[in-house]
Amino acid sequence: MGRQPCCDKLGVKKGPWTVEEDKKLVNFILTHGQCCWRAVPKLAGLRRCGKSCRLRWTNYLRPDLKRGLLTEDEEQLVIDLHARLGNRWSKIAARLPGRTDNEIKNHWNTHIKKKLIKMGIDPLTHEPLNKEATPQHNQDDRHDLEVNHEESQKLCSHVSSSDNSNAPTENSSTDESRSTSDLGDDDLLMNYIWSETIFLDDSFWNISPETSGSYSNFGLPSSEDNFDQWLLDYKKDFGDEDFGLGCLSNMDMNSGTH
DNA sequence: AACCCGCCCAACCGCGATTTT
DNA sequence: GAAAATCGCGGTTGGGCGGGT
Repeated sequence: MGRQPCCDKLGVKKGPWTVEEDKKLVNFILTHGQCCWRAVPKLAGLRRCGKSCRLRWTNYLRPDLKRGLLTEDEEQLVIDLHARLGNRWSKIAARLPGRTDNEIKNHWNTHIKKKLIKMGIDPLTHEPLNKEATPQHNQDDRHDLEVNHEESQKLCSHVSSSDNSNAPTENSSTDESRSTSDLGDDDLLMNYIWSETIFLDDSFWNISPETSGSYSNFGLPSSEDNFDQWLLDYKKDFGDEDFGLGCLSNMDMNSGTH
């Protein structure tokens, strides 16, 4: 079958979003939750394609998003996950609280990829680019990577041992430092949009049950039922190897319900 | 000061998957 | 079961920005 355009091309605005558009979209989703995206532009009074609205919301306007560069730990986790999942950015993003697939994809292409190549590692296979003759000047980098890899393996236990493991805005000093020192124009803009449109009230995020779980728990299931499904999905992605599952079993699952 | 160039990232596009009719 | 509608993902693009000359 021929594929229909996602929306009427006529009268649909493209390009960067304005503050007014952001406010309209945020307002609409605050009032109605996330329903069918195709209907959103019309109902919200936006001259945008529904797809564009969805992207804008998921990649930029969602309140649980972290902003700023990925931390060292996050970067290492991305590398680790990419080695296992490949370019399945949405799956990778699901394991990084507050990060979007687009953000991770961009970061991979602009930073990590180059870093790995510089280290003599194929970013696609995660194998040494030239196993026989790794450049001498990369030895130190290789060592750094190995050290980082060890650190990434520690990361899981580090995360699981934290009482605030499900609260990314609280769980690391790096986040805290960024929240104060990296507040850029975007953050100011977002503050403006949100201050104009909402009331950062937890009750709002109960509007949409299926979304509130994922938002409030940052990729971890909110109940044991969800956890079973999540675990199946997890095993499907990673196989039965114990990548992080050990630490999950140690987690206090009740803590994932807040 | 003006220009060039590369980097970064928000946004778009196309397509497969899933759901609805 | 087929067709249509919608969603979601991954690849790509293009414009803004900063550094270098």
